[in-house]
Formats: sequence, structure tokens, C-alpha cells
Amino acid sequence: MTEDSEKPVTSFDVARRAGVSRSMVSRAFTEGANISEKSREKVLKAAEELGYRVNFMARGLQTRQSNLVGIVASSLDTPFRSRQVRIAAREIISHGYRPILLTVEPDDDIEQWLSVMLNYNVAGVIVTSATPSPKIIQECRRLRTPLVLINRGKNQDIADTVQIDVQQAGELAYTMLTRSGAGRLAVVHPQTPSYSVTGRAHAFADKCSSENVEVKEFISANQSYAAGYDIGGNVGLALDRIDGVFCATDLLAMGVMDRLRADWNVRFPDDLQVVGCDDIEQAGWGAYQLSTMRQDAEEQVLAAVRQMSERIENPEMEIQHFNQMLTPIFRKTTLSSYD
Amino acid sequence: MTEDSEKPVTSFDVARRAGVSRSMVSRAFTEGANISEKSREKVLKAAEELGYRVNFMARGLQTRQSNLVGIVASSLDTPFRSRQVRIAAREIISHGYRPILLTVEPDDDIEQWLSVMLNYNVAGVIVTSATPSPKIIQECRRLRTPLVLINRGKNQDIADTVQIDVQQAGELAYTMLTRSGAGRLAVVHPQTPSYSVTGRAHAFADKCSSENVEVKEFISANQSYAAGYDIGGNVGLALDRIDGVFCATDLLAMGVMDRLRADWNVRFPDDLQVVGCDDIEQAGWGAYQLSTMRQDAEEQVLAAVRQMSERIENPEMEIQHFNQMLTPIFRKTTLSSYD
DNA sequence: ATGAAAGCGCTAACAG
DNA sequence: CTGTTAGCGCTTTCAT
Repeated sequence: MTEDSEKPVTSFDVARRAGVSRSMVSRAFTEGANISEKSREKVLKAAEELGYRVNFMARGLQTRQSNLVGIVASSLDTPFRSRQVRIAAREIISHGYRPILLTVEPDDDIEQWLSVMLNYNVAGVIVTSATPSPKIIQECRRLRTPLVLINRGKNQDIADTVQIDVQQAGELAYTMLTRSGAGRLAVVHPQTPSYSVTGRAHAFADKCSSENVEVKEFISANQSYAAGYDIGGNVGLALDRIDGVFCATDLLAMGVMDRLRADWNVRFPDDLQVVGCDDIEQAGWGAYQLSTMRQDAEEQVLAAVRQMSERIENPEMEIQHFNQMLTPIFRKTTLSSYD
Repeated sequence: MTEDSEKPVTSFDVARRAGVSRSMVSRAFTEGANISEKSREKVLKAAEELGYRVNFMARGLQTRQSNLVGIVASSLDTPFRSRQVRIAAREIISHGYRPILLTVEPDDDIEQWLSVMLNYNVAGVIVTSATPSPKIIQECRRLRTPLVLINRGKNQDIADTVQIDVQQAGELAYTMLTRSGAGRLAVVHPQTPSYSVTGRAHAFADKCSSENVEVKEFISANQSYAAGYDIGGNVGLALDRIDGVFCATDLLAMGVMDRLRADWNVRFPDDLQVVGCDDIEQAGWGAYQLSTMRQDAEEQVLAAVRQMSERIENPEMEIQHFNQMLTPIFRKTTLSSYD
């Protein structure tokens, strides 16, 4: 703190000042190292005076590990995603790692970025956006870098994963709608195939088929509010033939609702019941009060970080898959809750 | 790619395989190094075959710099903040750095985290949440680590900053409201002092005073939707004495609106005009159509990253302050726009 | 254009 | 409990 030297201060400087060896300096800054309390204090004092701080690059080089953990996420400014990332960052830190963030834009080459992360000797990577190619997944395995995929499906049995149970999701949506009296159903979901989003929509449609209830399908451009607003126009045209709609994301649901209110003066749930999915914060806002299915971001991220830690401890561990259940949230866009 | 050895492959292995020295391997992976095209290709080929990748820790140790840039952000799951972070991450990457993310929770000790970042020899830090203490700011300067503060005010002339012009913001809100016919004004803002948020509210109140128009003040618990919903109860009680309200954040505004609609059946803008601030995505949603003032996250972040880069290039550069202007966005919660 | 040699700052055996 | 001795994997003069 006091010095204002040009050269950065190293453990050597501290050692000299404290009158000990460099090893002692290292030990003083290492949890549970073999060092007497007296020496440690002496070192810490000298370090403080010199304004010393451990160089993590050097430490990492020696120990062969940075304690960096990569987070790969796209659409970071989407409510659900940003919540995931916030929780993930906090959780990663509380496990003693530092999150290094890779935000992926639609046209980005994940391979390349993921590859860069590996250069940093990351302790692990958590991916919650596009699915990396098998090639890069292999590369992670080769380097023994734990990789966990969130909501990318568990079909590929080569990485640990955490995902919602799309089957259960689809059936739950069906149940929520039918038990509150809806019988002429519809579903809106994006075109782009995605394990969790289109997956639950399809599961819903399948459930309808297996129960012999017809279901109208509306395909949106993507899973955003704007896309919901757009497709809402089509839903409006079919208003006389449906009384309940499942939207694959809350954002989509809110877009649909606003469009329907604006152009058809629809009242919810009287004119139409709607169920969303995710339970983002906005779903609870007064203007929507959307009935939905909660995808617990906290549970999901905790599971992912836990899987990662476990694999760090034991790289040979068998591949794990965590299946997450959604829970129904009844608000004001469905007529009644069931017990 | 082919090997499956236990030991990580190093530049030494590649060198041997390519029949050159380790220096050549290094050069092959360095932009614009002095190496013949032929040698480079030979090395690259050997590297590919071995599955070699440069160890950034070792490189960083040698060159004394990681190309990591820290982002310190709180309330990451707030719409405006997550947008900032997404843009910042993209921008940092496009400048050739990697973003390392520190999410700060209300009770966290920023000092400590910031301090950890310094251990990584970060090339720079961008802070967009709580203001670091002068002590840590000093520490950054001592270590010659560029630090730029977003929306923390420029009072402290010891770090580069980017912030909105609170004065202009307050006056703009006043103008938007009065020019569309509101004359009995109110402002809602959080208690916690914050440069940008409470700053603009105060500037608004000051402007009112200087124009001799009375202004009712409502203090919310924080700047969230929920806090807006709460304080909306108080606004409702004063409905007969106000016709225009400025909410210090869009979130607050939307909370207030929903409460007012729910409990007092208020119609906007007929019964009350409202202006928010930030222009988050939700402000444009059909249920709100909030008139607001846009705080351009992109412009803000680009400026911050630019300042950082410039300071990396030239550490002795004079301290810079970028003052951002807000632009009015007229939607449906004000009666008219002015030309 | 290339190779040899000397570290970057730290930790981890190994002795004592 | 402490000091000595070797590197970790890379870049970088400095010769050639």
C-alpha cells in the first residue's frame, strides 16, 4: 500500500521483507497450509505493507488449474436467461471459482469460443444456450474439462446434463388447461427446434392427441414477446374455435395476450384461458397475472454446478442427467385451480 | 486430436514433432511474428495432430497480462442491467478480451471481489453497480489497472466514468410532462441514494421548484416493479391532486401503473400521465406503452470499453468523463408529443 | 528465419 | 514447521 514502485511486487520481495523463504509466503496465502500462525502473520504484514497480491496466472501455471468456470449463454437479456446467469455466477463463486462469461449471439461460432475457454484451463464449463457439436464435446472430454449442458436434452450421452422433463411439462400444461374447463385447445411455439421449448410444445400436442382432443398449432418466429405479439394475430382469427392455449414460453404468452387484447378485446380467462411456461418475473405482473409452469432456475443451476463439482472431483464418474419437474402456478389466466 | 495421452501436450511436444524449436511453436501462434509461412504451417499441422493448445496461463505469466476484463454488476436479472452486461460482454470480446463476470449481491463485499480480479492481472475492469471505495480505486491505479465506472457520478475525479446527464434527464422529464399538459406533478424514486436514479429524480424536483410548480414526492423501497406496485398505493391516495408523475425507472413506473389500474381503475394517460426512465424492453409492451426516456445501453457500454482501451494504450492519459444524454420516447402514457 | 538460454511468479516435493 | 531445489509452459532477447 505504501510503496509506489514500478515493478510489481512478488513473493520474493515479501519473503525478504518478512525474513522468510518464498515457500513461506506461498503457504501464508494457501488455505490449510502447514505454517505457524506467527509466521503467517509476519508474512501477511509484510505483504500488506508492500501491497503484494498473489499472481493467479503463476499459481495456475504451477497447479495446472485456473479456478475459472466458463458460462456460455445466449440471449442474455431475456428474463429467464439472465436469472439463470445471475444464479450461476453466484453459485460458481460460492464454490470458490470465478465465472468467465461467454455470451453467444445468434451467428456466433460457439466452437471457437469454447475453444478459447479451454486455453484458460477452465475448471469446467456450463452451457445454457446452443448445443455444442459432438466434436467440441469430445475435445472437452479429452482435456478432462467437465462440461454440463442445461436444457439441451440428454440424448447425447456424452456430457452431464440438467433439463426439464418435457414430457411432464406437456402433460402438466394439458392438465392445467383441461381441469379448468378448456376443451378446445391450441399451442403456440417457435419454429426453431429446441429441446426444452419446442419439446414441451410437442409433448403437449402429443398428450392432446392421445386424449383425442384436437389441438390447433401456431408457429411463432422465435420465443420472444414480439414473436408472441405477431402470432397473436393468427390466434385472434381462430378465437371462435379455441378456449385454451398453451404458450411455450411466458414471453410468447404475454405477447399473445397483448395482441389479443389490443385487436380483439379478449378478456382472460373468460374469453380464453392461457398457460405459459418458465414463470419469469413479468408473468406475475398485474397486467398479466399469467398462469404458468415454474421452471426453477435456482434448482437447475445448483444441480448443474453440483454435477460439475462432482466431475471435477471424480472425472471418471458416470455421466449424470438431472431431470427437472415443472410446478403449476395458478394465477388469473385460468379459471380455476385443481386440488 | 488423435492422441489420447494423459499428459497435456506442450509446445515442446509440438516442436519435436514438427522438427523445430519451441520458439518456433510460440511464433507460429503469435500474430505477426517473425516466421516463414512454411514453418508456420508445419507447426500448425503438428499442433493439430497432437491436439495442442496454447496455455494462456503460461503465456500470461510471461507477457504479464491476461486478456481478461472484469465486469462488476449487481441485479443482473434486471432488464436494463442484463442488457448492459450482454452488450459489454460482446464488446469486450470484440476487442480481443474475455469478460470475467462478478455479480454483486446486495450484501457482498465488492472490495474483496474486485481484489480477486486484480489477482488475475485483468487488463481492465468495468463497474456498473455499487461504487467501489476510494481505497480500492487507488489500488487499481497503483496496479495500473484501468477502471471505468458506469453511472456512478463523476464527482470522484480518480477514475474514468460514463454516466447519464442527470440534469438533462430531470429537465427532460419535466418538459415531457408539462408540454403534454400536466401541471400538478409528482415524482417517485427510491430512498437509496444513487447517482443516476435518485439523481434524476432530484433534478426533476429541482426543475419543478425553479419553475414554481409544486411537486409531490413518493419514496419507494427500491427501484423494482414490486416497489412501484407498493408505492402505487400512496400515489392512488393522492390522485385528485396530481395529473402527471415521473417515475425514476421504468420498472417503478410499471408497478405504479398496475397498482393504480387494479385499485383505482386509473386510465393512462387520461386520468394520469406518466413518464418513466431507461426504456427497457417491457416499457414498449402492449399493456404499458410507457412514455419514457431512453438511456442507450449500447452507447454507454461502447463508451466505457473505449475509455478502457484507451487507458490500456496510454495509462497516463487524463481522466475522462462521458456524459450521456437521454432521448424522449413518446408512447401512450402521455397525451401528446411536442415537436 | 531460426535456435539456445533465461526467466515470468509461483507451488510442491523433499529434506531437515 | 521451515528452507532448498525444481520445475509449471510459455515468450523473448540474443546470437547465429
